[in-house]
Amino acid sequence: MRDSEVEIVRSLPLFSSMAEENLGSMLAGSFLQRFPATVVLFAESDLTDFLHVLVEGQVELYASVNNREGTMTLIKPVATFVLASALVDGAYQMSARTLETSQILMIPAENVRKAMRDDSEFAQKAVMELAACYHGVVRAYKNIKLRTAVERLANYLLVQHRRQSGEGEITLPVEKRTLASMLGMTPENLSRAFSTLKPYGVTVDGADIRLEKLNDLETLAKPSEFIDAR
Amino acid sequence: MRDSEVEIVRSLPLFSSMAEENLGSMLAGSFLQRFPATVVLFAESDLTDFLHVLVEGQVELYASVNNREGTMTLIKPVATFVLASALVDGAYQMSARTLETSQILMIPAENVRKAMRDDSEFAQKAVMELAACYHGVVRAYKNIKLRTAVERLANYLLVQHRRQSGEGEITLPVEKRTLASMLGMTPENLSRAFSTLKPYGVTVDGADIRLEKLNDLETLAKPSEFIDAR
DNA sequence: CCGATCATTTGATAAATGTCAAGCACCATC
DNA sequence: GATGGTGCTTGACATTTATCAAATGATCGG
Repeated sequence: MRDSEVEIVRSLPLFSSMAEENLGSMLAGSFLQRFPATVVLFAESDLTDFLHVLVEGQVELYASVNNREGTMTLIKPVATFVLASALVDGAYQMSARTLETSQILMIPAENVRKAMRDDSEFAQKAVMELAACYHGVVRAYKNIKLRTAVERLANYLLVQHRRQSGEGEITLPVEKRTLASMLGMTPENLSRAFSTLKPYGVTVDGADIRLEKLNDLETLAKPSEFIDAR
Repeated sequence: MRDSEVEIVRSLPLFSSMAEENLGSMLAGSFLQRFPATVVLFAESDLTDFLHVLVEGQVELYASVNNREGTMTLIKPVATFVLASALVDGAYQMSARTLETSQILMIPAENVRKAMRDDSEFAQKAVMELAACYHGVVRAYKNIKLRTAVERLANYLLVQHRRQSGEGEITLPVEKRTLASMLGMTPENLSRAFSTLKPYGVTVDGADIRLEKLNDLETLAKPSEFIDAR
């Protein structure tokens, strides 16, 4: 592993306060790998070999039951994923695939578990990271359980608007079918949800969305601090 | 706090390997409190004052949006709840209320965070517990996102059957309206879901359910190791 | 530029789920 | 045993969401 790669790892809160020597031994046996788009990285039933760090590209965590499939979450660089699975030494519980060409740093799960035992600073950070992940899924669970499809879309648009701060303009960061799956609906239904939002000032041009009546949209969406990400 | 109460705490995996002195100082300022049924313990927006240990009774964690309300999970003794919130020092993120008369041990969240810093054994256990909670919500999320109401009920019945091992007979551990909320549907819809399952050998007599065609029910339910609790 | 492929949209329809209202059953209390 | 409350069920209906099919639009390699 190159120094620049170690720097990337070090920049993540999870690893920031780890003792130099522990970081080094954890990264021994780690490697950076390049994947093309649409590649399945692992299935939910696979045993967790690696903690993953997405360095570049985009990854989708998803789950399947029968023939149905649903997006659990999308990972953007730079971020770790499947930390919980790596720590407990069991199955991944979710499947993963690349959405774009991606670079992923693979850290042997065994090393991560050893680091947790040896480095108490790291254990602390792991606790905080896991707690944040937990609340993240709780939010997603509330979202799908307590809101209609149109409300989920409206709130998604508002969150994106806040993040992109584009003054009434946002660009969807993923294909619409992926967005549909993330929001728990079919692509057809997403398309109709956009139509439903037209009276609330939402106009669609491909991946470019204009929000011209933010107040009206908020009235419909009724965003909640305890569901919608900051 | 009495010795018997300390014993209860000690019996939980989370606290089992904690140093005696750290356990003692964590429990300083803790107290056992008795609540009647239907009492709200905290709201999702409240700051997390306490890690809770349900010693007796039953507690519902729920969330509300607008006027809608949904059960997140049910807690049975002996178990801790809101560990993640206690560790991060923020809002509870979920509301809680007693379903029955309950005894709850309240441990100041500050003490828990201190214990995590001071006792590395405890930090390890907290990591494992949080990872388990995380996967628990992930399961719930998959369940609601990828299954229909009838499938969720069918799988719930099969899980209960496994747990109660009643040879084709189970007793619902909660009121049907609570079950409905937990399974993400209205009471009316739950009632109809039971009717739908009649051809699959499910007969209902109040809280007593008979499952007479387990194979047929499994064929419908298509249980999954990665959704349904053991 | 052409053709092929894929994503998206639209329409028609079906299935799933929620809402409202009424009735029933059970239980507690008087 | 009457009374009232509560939870559950059922029916009628509305809404939401999914499915299937087809049309449209975008993209990419040749």
